Amino acid sequence: MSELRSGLGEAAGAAFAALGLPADLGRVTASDRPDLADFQCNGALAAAKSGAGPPREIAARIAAALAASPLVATAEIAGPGFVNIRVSDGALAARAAELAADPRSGARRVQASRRVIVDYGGPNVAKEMHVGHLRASIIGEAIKRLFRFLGDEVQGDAHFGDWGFQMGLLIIACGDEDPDIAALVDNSAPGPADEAILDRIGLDDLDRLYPAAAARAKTDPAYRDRARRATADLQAGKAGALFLWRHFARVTKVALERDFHTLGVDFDLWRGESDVDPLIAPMVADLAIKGLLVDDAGARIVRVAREDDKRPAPPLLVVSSEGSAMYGTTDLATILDRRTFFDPELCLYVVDQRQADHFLTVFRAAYLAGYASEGSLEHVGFGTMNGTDGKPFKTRAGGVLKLRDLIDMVAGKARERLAAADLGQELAPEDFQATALMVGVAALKFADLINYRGTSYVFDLERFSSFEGKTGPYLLYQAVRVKSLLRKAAEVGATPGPIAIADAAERELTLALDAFAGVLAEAYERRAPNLIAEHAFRLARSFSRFYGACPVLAAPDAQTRASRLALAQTTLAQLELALEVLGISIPERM
RNA sequence: GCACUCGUAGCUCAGAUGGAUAGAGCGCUGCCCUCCGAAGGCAGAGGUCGUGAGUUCGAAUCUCGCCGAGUGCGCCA
Repeated sequence: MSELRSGLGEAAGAAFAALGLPADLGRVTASDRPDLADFQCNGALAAAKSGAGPPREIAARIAAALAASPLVATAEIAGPGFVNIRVSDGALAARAAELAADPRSGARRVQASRRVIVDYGGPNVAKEMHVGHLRASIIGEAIKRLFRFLGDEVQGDAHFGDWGFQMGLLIIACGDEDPDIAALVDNSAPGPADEAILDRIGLDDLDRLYPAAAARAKTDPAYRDRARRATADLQAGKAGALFLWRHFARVTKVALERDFHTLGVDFDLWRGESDVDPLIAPMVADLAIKGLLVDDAGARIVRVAREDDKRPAPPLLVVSSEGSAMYGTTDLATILDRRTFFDPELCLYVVDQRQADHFLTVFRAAYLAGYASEGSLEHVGFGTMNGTDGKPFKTRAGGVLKLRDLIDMVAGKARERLAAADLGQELAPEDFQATALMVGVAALKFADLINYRGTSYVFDLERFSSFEGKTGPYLLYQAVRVKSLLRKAAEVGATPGPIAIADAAERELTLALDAFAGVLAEAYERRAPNLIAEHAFRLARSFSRFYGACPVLAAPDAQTRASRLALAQTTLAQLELALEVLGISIPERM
């Protein structure tokens, strides 16, 4: 037995096939009218459109065939030719029992596992994370977990931005501020004794120096040239520069990893742009041999426009007129790099939607050069996060809001809420802190994940730190409530037993549980974690209604109690799986 | 200028491949804790789905025009 929806769809499909019509007309969906039915099939209308006959007549044949299915209690025709299906309590009970026994709660696996890279997060050396990094890391993490859960072999790569012009800027900015560092850069053989000098530079220094240096480089050509030379020296392997650069990368990575980890985001790989640097020269030579490299206005480019482009795609700039590698160059080299150590069959770039053109050109160049098979590279774009004024989010002071500060703020609110609920004393101090953090992070992540990734949305601090309604804490609350219920049940020796479906709330809950597999499959196809977030909310709400309508421990009889206990346990298991995929952790109490 | 995205309740958002009475949360009104956790539940008000046409038995969804918002368009990443 599989999902009720697909089971019904197969039955309806067979009925269409028996009429000599395409089986895919039998697609069954959740009913738009829960007051009338659990599921519906609209295939008769589509069949009528292609000339198969009067829709109600076809619908009648389908309904008759469905009524014979053991899954179906009633199948009726309504309106112009809808088939309304109500599943039998027995079928629901059997499905619930199946889900209860399945550690994956009904989730299917992909038919053939693929090697997949998810490129997300986009951290850079010397830049602390701000709210703009929320989406990249949270959505990417959810997609990585989803693909892994459904059976692919997945590597999440932070794709560390550690090798560009900004490195040269930092080297000279640090040197200008501290003569010892300037000397260190020119030291041809720096050793352990010089480590102490490095310790003077922390992430806060880099975070402070970088924006100033970047701004100055725009207006001060001499400064810019020094930074360019420093960049070239670094990439040419100058010992002192490399020594300093490794320190930059190290301190940044430590801080970033800590912030990512707080958000439940952990990368398998921290491959950096620097790692692919050695691949660039041979790659450029290879592109030239393949005849793809063209000189244009002093630069060397690969033309990727196609005849059917509505607007001709811009070329990929491989070598600048100054001879340096560009953003697209390292991205192309990264594709080669990944092929050597992982040979991915699919690579998902979870990156801001605004870079769509960039990825289009890189992907086309990669296909032209034979570095990846057509269609194996995919940009999973997401919209920007705006302030309540519709412009990219800024704090009231006009600056960017650091992710760290946002997390602290939300965790602080959670602490207040926990204390107000008198959970302060019940929990040990470290558990109290950990729980507050979980609640706060759940609020943040869910508020982001519930939006479809492709559209921009408004970042409203109030909404992100709200704990009521359709929020992360609501989901945690329902899960914690079940846990509490199960603890109490264990205390009184109540055990789960065979599931029977009688109450409307039990039906609704079971139908929600049933939908999980289909939701995961669709979320996977569309790379859309919001569908899972939406499902988790629906499930939690169905449980909350069930909880209110159907006493468990005080059930009228032992069988009902055992059945409801089993339903509660199954709900918890699925909620845990769904939140696990979303990267949201659940506390024991809150 | 060209291309792409978007416009749905007072606010924030779901509604892909056309179907019945367009959903949810917040906010608002009114109920529900002597009963398993009220971060909860129930009920209600609130919408010409930007706008005008077209295709269709049927359009928030498809096509075109217009209005409005955003984004991108080789030597930053």
